[in-house]
Amino acid sequence: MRALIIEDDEKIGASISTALELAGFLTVLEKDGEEGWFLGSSEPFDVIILDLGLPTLDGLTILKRWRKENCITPVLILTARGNWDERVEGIDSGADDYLVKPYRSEELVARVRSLVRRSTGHAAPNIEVGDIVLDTRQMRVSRDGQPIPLTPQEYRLVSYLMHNNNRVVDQMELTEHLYSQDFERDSNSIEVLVGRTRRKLGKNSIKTRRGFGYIMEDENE
Amino acid sequence: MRALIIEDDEKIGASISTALELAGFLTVLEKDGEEGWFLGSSEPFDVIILDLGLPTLDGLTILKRWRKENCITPVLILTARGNWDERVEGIDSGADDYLVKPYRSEELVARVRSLVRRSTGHAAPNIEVGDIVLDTRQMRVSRDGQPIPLTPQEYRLVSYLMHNNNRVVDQMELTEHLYSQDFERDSNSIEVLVGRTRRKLGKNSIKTRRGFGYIMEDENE
DNA sequence: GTTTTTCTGACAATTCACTGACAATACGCT
DNA sequence: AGCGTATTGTCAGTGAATTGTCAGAAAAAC
Repeated sequence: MRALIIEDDEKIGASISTALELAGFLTVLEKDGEEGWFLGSSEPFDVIILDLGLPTLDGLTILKRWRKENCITPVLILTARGNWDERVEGIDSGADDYLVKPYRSEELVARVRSLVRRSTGHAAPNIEVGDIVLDTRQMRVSRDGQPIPLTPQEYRLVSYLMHNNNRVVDQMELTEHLYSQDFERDSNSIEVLVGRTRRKLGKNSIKTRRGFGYIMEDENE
Repeated sequence: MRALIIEDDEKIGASISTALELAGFLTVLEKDGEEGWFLGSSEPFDVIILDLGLPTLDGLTILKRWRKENCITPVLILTARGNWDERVEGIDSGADDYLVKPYRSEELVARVRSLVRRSTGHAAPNIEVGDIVLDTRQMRVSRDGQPIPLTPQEYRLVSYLMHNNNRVVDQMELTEHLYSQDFERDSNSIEVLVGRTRRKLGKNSIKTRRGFGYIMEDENE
């Protein structure tokens, strides 16, 4: 999962970034509003953390622009304490959730996880596909109750596929959401990653739709 | 479905091309305006993506020429941000939709799909013919709710026939829209493809009009 | 019944995905 | 900081699914 963080305060930005990376996200941190808007408009993110009160371009303006462009990526806005107006206006402008500074970073991570889940149609923090369970809070994957140790990259793969369960995901999309910068196209790293993950989860966990992509789906399909 | 992309920027062009190919399109990428105009006039495309601001020949000029020639292929124009004039003029010149840079490639693909659907008279993203349903977003075909796995080429065939439902499509037309470069005429690959697809969809899904071509049609006709 | 058109099964070529071995890199530990 | 281990990317070779070709069979038209 890729998260875009737009925050001008150096320290706060870095702390959000590390907190989310520990939670398994890939992050892009941007201080400038204009540049941030551009990133959100041109690259696919799974969630965006947006500070209101940016220098060059105001957060609410960015948000409104995105929404006008049919961008439906979930957005969490950060507001200063007491600014009720901002908060209300943020929701009106299309924010999906808001968080008041100061906050504990666990709180932020929890909110972000929840946003990502809800945006992919999952209410509960545990996502089940077939006999595989993804525990988004503990970042663990288990099969029939047996925990399966995965490497960080493998976890990201499974997490992305399970959030988007019953949907074929092509290699391009996986590359975009599993690697920070865009990536040499001529390598087969995704195939290798899928192969390794499959060996741990079981042959039929991740299915190949030749010519289309990969899918994790419930049995009855 | 065949898409013509006229875009001088090497990288942008390539990214549009791969995005559309992953979405099941065959693409032709052309950097030169003059050459692009010629291609659009001489070969049958299902949709054209046209960048305004080309070096040799301006996009709007190309578009106007096509329309004067009674070419009705749907055209999506790409404009730089803020150029309202261009956009308005584009619509006036016969563009069917426009997209402002920067954009996410999912958005582009969605617009292109929508254009192709509308140009063949389909409002919804799911097209139903008889008991067969084509899900254009997920690129899946199902019958009575049961998904039917198809190979990429088979999918292209069904997609084309279902977009053009209740209309007889001859082999020449199918060849032109299902293969990138012009193809040896003496092979019977279309017949074989139809046969294989029929085996998966059911005997009566694709009907043969001997001497004319193939058709997928609703039962009551 | 003959001719034309389309269908079908078998084979071949190609493309695409998987695998195992190796190399590079990142990471944790003392 | 330096070493050892785990993780990840690369590459070449293997295997399998897809697609095209061809020849003969079936079906339709006359």
